[in-house]
Amino acid sequence: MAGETIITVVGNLTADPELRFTPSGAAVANFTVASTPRMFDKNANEWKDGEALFMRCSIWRQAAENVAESLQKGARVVVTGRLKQRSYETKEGEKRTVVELDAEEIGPSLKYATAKVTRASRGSSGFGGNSGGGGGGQSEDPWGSAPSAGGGFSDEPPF
Amino acid sequence: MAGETIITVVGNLTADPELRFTPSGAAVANFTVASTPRMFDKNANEWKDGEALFMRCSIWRQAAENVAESLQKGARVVVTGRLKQRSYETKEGEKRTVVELDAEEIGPSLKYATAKVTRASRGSSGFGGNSGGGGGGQSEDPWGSAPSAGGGFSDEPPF
Amino acid sequence: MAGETIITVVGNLTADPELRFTPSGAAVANFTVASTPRMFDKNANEWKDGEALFMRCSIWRQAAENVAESLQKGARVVVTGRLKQRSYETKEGEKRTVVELDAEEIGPSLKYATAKVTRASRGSSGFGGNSGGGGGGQSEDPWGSAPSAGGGFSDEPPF
Amino acid sequence: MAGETIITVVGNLTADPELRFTPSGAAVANFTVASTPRMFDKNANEWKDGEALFMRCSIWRQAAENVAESLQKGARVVVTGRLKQRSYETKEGEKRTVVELDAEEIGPSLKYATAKVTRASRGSSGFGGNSGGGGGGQSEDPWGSAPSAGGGFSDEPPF
DNA sequence: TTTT
DNA sequence: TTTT
Repeated sequence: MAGETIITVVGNLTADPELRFTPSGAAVANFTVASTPRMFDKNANEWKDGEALFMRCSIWRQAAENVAESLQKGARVVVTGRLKQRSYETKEGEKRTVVELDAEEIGPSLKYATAKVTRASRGSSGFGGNSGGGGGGQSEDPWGSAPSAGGGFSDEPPF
Repeated sequence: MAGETIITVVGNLTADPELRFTPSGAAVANFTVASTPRMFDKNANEWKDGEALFMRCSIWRQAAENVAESLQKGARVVVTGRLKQRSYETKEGEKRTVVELDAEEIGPSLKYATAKVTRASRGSSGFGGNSGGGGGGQSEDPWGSAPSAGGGFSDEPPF
Repeated sequence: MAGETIITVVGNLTADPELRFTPSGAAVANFTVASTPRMFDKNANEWKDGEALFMRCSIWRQAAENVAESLQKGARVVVTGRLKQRSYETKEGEKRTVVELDAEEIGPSLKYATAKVTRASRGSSGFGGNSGGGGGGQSEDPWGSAPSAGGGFSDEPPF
Repeated sequence: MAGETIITVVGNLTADPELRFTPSGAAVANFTVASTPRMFDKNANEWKDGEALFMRCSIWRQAAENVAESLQKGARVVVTGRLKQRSYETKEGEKRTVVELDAEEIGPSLKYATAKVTRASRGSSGFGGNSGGGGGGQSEDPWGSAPSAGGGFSDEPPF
């Protein structure tokens, strides 16, 4: 393919994803991402929310199943794929058109997630969720899950 | 800001992220994403890997800590942010320039993740890792983690 | 602003741009870009058109005037800006929502333009149109407008 | 192809494009785009230039010839294509790597161009150039080239 | 190394 | 119709 309109949307799920299957058994998940831009209000001297973009998305196969399993209403995600237009007819026989994102890849955003993962859980249960609403108590980390970091920051070359 | 060059990269971490702190205590994580395009070879009639793009990335604050905690070498990610150029001098005094992605958001890709999440773990331990290479044994799901799906697929309007 | 959904669309104008002015005198041009992806049909062993995306666009100020002056139905363009959603009510009182591209920059594509520019015209009349369908007779170039090129191609470093 | 890193850069040519030909006769144009972000300085309460990104670009075939013909140093452009990395060896035998934009489409930006096009020139000489520095006197427009606009602005539905 |  |  060439010449598609590629787009990346960052935002929160407006509801739990819906998982369906085609007659031939292929999984497809549908969900809507609310993307809210922030703008700096010079007068109020503060950040304010702009108007949200609600982008309907669909994703296929294994990714669809993973999305349905691991994402819930409120989850913040990064989604990328092709912008498409779909035509359909209303019950009244009117023709309508919707813009959708045919997602190629999606991931739960790590921007605000605060879940601390214990060293013990690393490699077994993995990253502790990203549900915007929920959260969910993480167990204590007896070894201290602080980043191993080490050393001060310096502005040295990157490789 | 306006007029930045926004970019989204999808690929796998070439190594574990490195977490550092600025003198003032702000966290920054650095990592490289290898993005390998696939192209259809008409002659061989099969998909082949193109040449990988290795994109150096940095991410700040809470996201940096989350990245360091939850992503490892091999993890497939979706990263979006601003493309930047950074100048530095080699030890020999030569001036060089590197292109980097100043990441705004990142998420572990759900495309190939096969980790099944038990119903029990939903809401507590969350999504079970995404390390491209690794994996890591997931616990059995006694209730069957099959998508609740239900209903046949149809091509109906999206809302 | 931060967190907007940035998008680039490449395609052809479905009609001449419409230029309007706000009460305060600001110019705004509206137009629709038809973006047609191409996909390789493995069976037919040839490229075929995919389904077009029709993206409604608006652009402001000087750019709006330039667009109205220099672009016509059929012109191929590269447009980039923010994806937005706009709500409105139909005459029947129904609420509808449309996705639009609030364009920041636009340029007539140089991909297929065949207009030859005479050396004489360089710097005065400039580039000779870009109407996808039309074309339009260009004047002869008495000196030969062939690229000065020179030298064979080599794969040397880029700077 | 799938999984490429698509990117759009907006900025000004740092020099005239260089046109070359492969041994087999294919045209390729090389040029660098300087993309300068603008950021609002809250303290100074004014817009300031950020640090420029200098993106090396190449474009092929007809587009290459058109670029060489119609764009000059300083021209503002919108370029979109695939981000690539190219390896080469310095004369000293060192291996280096550069990031480049393999451009698919490019157009001279209509954002700031002020050239007025007479009705007479429409369809013959076309749009009056976009050379950042130049400008170039346009002839008078005897019929008045004012946008036909008409009617006040209203916020009505887009189709 | 460019531009408003 | 979501989130910090």
